[in-house]
Amino acid sequence: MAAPPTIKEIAKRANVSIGTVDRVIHKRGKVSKKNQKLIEDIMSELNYTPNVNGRNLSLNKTYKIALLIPEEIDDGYWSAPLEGVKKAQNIFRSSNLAVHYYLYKKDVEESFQEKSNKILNDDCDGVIMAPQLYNEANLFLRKCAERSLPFVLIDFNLSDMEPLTYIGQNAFQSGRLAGELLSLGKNESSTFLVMNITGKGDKNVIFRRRIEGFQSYLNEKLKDFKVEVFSIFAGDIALKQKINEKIQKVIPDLSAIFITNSKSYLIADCLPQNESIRVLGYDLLMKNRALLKDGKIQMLIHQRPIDQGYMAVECMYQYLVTKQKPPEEIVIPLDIVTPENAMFY
Amino acid sequence: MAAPPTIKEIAKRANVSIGTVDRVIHKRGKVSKKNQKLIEDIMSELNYTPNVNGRNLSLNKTYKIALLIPEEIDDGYWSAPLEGVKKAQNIFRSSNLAVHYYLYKKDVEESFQEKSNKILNDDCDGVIMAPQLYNEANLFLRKCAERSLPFVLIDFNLSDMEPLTYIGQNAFQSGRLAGELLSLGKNESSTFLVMNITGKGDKNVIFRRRIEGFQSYLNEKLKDFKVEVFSIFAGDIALKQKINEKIQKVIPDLSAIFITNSKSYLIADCLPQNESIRVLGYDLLMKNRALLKDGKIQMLIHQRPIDQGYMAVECMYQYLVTKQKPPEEIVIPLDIVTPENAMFY
DNA sequence: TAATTTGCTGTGTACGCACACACTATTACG
DNA sequence: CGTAATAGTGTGTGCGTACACAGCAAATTA
Repeated sequence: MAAPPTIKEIAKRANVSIGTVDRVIHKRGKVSKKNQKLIEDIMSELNYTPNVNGRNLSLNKTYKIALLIPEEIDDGYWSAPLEGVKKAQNIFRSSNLAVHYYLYKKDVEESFQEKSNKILNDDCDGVIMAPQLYNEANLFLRKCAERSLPFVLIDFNLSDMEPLTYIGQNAFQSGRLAGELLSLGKNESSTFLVMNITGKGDKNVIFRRRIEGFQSYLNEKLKDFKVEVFSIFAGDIALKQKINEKIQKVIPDLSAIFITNSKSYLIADCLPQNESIRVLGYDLLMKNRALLKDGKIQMLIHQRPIDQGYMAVECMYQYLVTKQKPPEEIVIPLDIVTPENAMFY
Repeated sequence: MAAPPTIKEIAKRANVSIGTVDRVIHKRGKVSKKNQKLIEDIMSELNYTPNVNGRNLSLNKTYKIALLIPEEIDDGYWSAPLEGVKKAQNIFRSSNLAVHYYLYKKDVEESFQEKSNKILNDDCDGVIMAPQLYNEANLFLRKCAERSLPFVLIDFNLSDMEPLTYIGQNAFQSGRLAGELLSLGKNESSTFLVMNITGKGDKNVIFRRRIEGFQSYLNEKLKDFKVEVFSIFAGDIALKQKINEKIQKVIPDLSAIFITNSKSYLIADCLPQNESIRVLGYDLLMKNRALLKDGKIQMLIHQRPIDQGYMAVECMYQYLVTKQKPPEEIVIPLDIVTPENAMFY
């Protein structure tokens, strides 16, 4: 096990000083062509990689990473990536990484703008964000790109902004999975009810893709069935009433309910307590967990929000500290959660 | 954002030299009680953590981690943790971590002994292993404990050996989950067939626990059912024939088949092609993936072997490099894999 | 020709820590 | 009383890198 080559070693072989080698490594010029070439050759021959400890010690720089996500209010979704980030911080803390939180009020443009401006002023080295408010997010990311401030996106991708990495799921396939799980063991002709309860700042793109996937699966595998899509605004005053009406109307041959996002808990009371009607939703919020436990919902698709937060920091570490390029996209698996495996997620 | 406290800073506050502080940190004694206390107080007040870069630079030590698992031969299970280890290596490479592979011939005691002895001679700093050969593993781990060589166990726990960390699943709950998934949508009276195909070096303990969990779930939730457990040695010459006979015997009211380990692929040909008979097995080997795709199996429980490898290295990093204590146990979630989400695992 | 610029190179220091070593009091003992 | 052991303390060096700075010769300018 040969000791890894050092700057000193290279300098000795090239018969120059470490300063000259350093100039080559950092491409600061002011080196004669002859030496330039010589040193480069030796470096590639020895397969030189800078010692990270030495580098960081000498730079003595703590990279500042901004986390820009909605603040936790009622539903618990955004506390999960935060938890993952904290976990990662704990592991990478000793490695010159500091994460600063910029939590804005969900769906409030002004709050987003305020926090995102703060990031630009605070001279950060990287941004981790979930693009909730589409327009504002775009505007902000454009500014980041201008200053060549690297950013990692979680939850939803804006691929034309060319993020360092996107971490999230495949919405279409997630819908297909829902179709598979809800039709499992059901052969008789029946109706599938899709509940699309949308909040203000929600990215309907995702939900739409999920529904498309859902229908794609059923079309492919089932013969005699009906799909009814029911979209409604989460803030609707008569929410529960309208949903109840809808369910009553289709219940005679209702086979399963597909709730396209994490909002299952909003309609818990409306769900039929008929054993043969299967219900599937998204995300392991505390309230949704309770529904699983009570048997009101049979399955949830889990997006690993904690891991998303963790991996985002990991990517930043890779990029900033070890100077490696993280993968362009990390696809989160579609975890199926039932009462019997919920405790592990 | 105050700069993190350094040894120098502490020394200044305590009015001593950095040497004295150093002695306190490393508990090397030779410090007066008064100063000892004073320095400890200041350290906890400032919440001092040594700078990892400085430490490692000065130690200039590359930690050598031994990976002791079966070599990849026919089935692909053990290539997965290896892959995870490599992934982790890539990320932590720059951090004084080197993993050395000690791959032994599966189920061959002599090979295990040879490799494990090599580890002891090679002066490693940590061991990652999967305890396959029970007696040999015990013997080896005892020697590790003697030399206070830390080890992380994956896949199967020997908790009385007090590993640094155990990474794996809960076998009992995994059986319960199998019960839930196989009985989903089945109310009529029916028979559940449990296929327990054991290899030579296999740890039947795990399979037994899985079966117990399976039965526990059915007893709790179903009324009218029968469970038949069929155990057989994987090397049995008449394997397929015997299994075929068994299946034919129960097929009239056979509802589902539970294969207790990764060996589904061995009996692929025997599986009934009846849509209403659901089959569930373990582990995403290539061959099992094919069964999923062909519809011969509906579900697999995934043990995240890649992650197990990755996390094992991560634990070692935490323990050796950053000197933090990793969690005693990391419970791997019970992932449910179906044809529609298999591509993400 | 002297003065200045330019191109290239080497030196020195800092970063935070670990550890070997040297040093000073204090105490013990013959 | 002198020598030796001992407890407690400070100093110095090295780890590998980054970067400011100084130096020095050749080329250019005044």
